[in-house]
Amino acid sequence: MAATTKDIARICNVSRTTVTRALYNQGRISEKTRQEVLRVARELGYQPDLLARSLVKGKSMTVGIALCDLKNMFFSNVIDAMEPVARERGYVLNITLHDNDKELEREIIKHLLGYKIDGMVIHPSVCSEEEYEFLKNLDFPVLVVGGAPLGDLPFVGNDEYEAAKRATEQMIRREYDILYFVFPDFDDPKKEFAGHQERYRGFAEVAKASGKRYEVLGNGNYIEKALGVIREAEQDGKRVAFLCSGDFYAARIMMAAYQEHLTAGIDYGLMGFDNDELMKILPVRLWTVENHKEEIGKRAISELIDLIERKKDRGEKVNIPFELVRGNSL
Amino acid sequence: MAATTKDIARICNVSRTTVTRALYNQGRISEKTRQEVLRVARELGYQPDLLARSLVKGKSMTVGIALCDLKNMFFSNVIDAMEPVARERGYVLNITLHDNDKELEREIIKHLLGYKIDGMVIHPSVCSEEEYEFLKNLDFPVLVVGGAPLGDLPFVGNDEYEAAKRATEQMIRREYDILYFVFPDFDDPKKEFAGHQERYRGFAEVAKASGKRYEVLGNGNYIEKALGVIREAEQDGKRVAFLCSGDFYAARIMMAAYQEHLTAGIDYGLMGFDNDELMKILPVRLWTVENHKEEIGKRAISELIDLIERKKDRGEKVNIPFELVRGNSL
DNA sequence: GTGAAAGCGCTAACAA
DNA sequence: TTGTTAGCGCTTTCAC
Repeated sequence: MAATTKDIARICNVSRTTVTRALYNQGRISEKTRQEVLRVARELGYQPDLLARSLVKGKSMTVGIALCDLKNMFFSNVIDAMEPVARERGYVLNITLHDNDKELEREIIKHLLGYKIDGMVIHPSVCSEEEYEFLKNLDFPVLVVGGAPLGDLPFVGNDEYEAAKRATEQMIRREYDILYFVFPDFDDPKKEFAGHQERYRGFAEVAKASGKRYEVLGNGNYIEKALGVIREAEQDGKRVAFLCSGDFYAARIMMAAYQEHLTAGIDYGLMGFDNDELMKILPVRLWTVENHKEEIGKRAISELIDLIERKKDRGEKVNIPFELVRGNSL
Repeated sequence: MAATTKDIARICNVSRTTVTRALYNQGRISEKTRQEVLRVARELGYQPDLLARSLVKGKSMTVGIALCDLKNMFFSNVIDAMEPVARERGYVLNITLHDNDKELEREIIKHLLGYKIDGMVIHPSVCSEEEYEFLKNLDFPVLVVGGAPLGDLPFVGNDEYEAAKRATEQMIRREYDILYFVFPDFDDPKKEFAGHQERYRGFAEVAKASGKRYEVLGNGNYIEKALGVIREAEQDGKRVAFLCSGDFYAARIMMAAYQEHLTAGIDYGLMGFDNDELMKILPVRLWTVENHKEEIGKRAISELIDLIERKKDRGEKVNIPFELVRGNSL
């Protein structure tokens, strides 16, 4: 059984108040009793009951996290970065996954509410007015992470729209004739989406303005299709480039093409997103976009805690700067 | 402000006890008052304060998770699988990371203790008698996940030793002359280790018994070294194979060799571990070991909750079956 | 069927 | 410098 202040008080022959005072060295207390209390506390391995404290303080030192899933490296990296910062500031992370299911998300948040979380980091399942209203009306700070901002809720992530624009401009600079945007799950509502949509917007805008032909490779069979596109372009004497909304897709295209002796950066252009470490294995260095996931995680959690602790009274939208990473694939 | 049973009681003109009875439909209560209470509760959007409940019940419906980090796909996949099961059973996950730092791990666990977690899933930073004693003496169930079992603590993971043996046997069946075990972080104490060590044990045992030459590629520069080894073996008319403690290492070797026109499965043998989905991009299908991370996650959390709820009174060691995945790289 | 009272472990206001 | 009291929101026991 864990020791309580009551136990310490009894042993030291003082009141529980005195114990508290000794433990947190506040108020007037004689050095002697303080030392004694501290000694006994240590001896019993006293650990304050944070739940009891939360109850009386009305603050749980807990942050809820609600994301779609952790299969995605992006979010696991973000959480990995958030945890040390949260701990440093005395908070613990309650992690829940909604799998992009709107109903489930509501349920989860209700559950977190029960735990009296002080704030929440969320990657919303949907981007709707209704969702915004719902989150807005929760009675603690809510911060949106990754994907796209939602209304005027505080946000930390990349400006995916801008990133895609820059990426597309880069492709155009290399004078490709046809531009493709690759996102195989374009039609899958279960997939994390907001960010990809933003990317598509940026891509489409720049591509359109350039007057070049541009299209989407948006369903499952993108690899075969990409190969077909490359060959066709070759026959027509055109140059084609792919902007993939995720390095993995780019990698698959690169490798499939490679085996047909079509080399990225020579026979076609290729660019990814996310700067996945695993892409080190590729035969041609991939042009990609570094999003600084660790920065996003750290910043997101500290912004949220600032809001919780009212070091800031209004949340803002923070775009963590992205970077185009040079490769040889364009 | 969140509504409490007190509020509901006042509005309904009943006692708080009656409110509880209505909400959880227990004890004798008239249908009429029950409906009325339920109605008001719904109206106020009543959510029970789980912290208060925990305090009185002595049970927080919270499970602590203590892992090294989430950069590793293994653990993020494990957590991803744990979360839905935990939620289903009414538990929430408090996630903390110890970065394989023993001191930090202690600190973190103390912190979790304060939150009165009902149990803990841990991947210990070290495998020592001392660590075992420490975990054993915590006054709630502790389950070890992944890596290697620790003493008689309940465990869910793979039998990495056995897996490595099977993998090595497979290599031997293909009649390689020299066997390498590749784990670049062999000497880095900061790296997750227990599992890799088990793998090495299994590898060494089988390799030794075979009478073949076997070695470790254990520091940073493994790619260059591997290439050297392949070329050298070629000159000596020997066949060499690598068992990599992680698909990523295997992938890097495969790709580096590929560019020198050395093909896995032809010029040398290669086998990985973990069946990383990303390895789909490789030009030669990698022989690897599927560890069923989702199974591990699901099983780990439900074992732990069983222990918490005393559906089982003694934890056991559960080895989730692994599987050799055929490829063309041997 | 319903309610009163006690108590989980802690903190905070007020006394002494 | 120390102690008493009340109360956070909930559940539980016992009495009516």
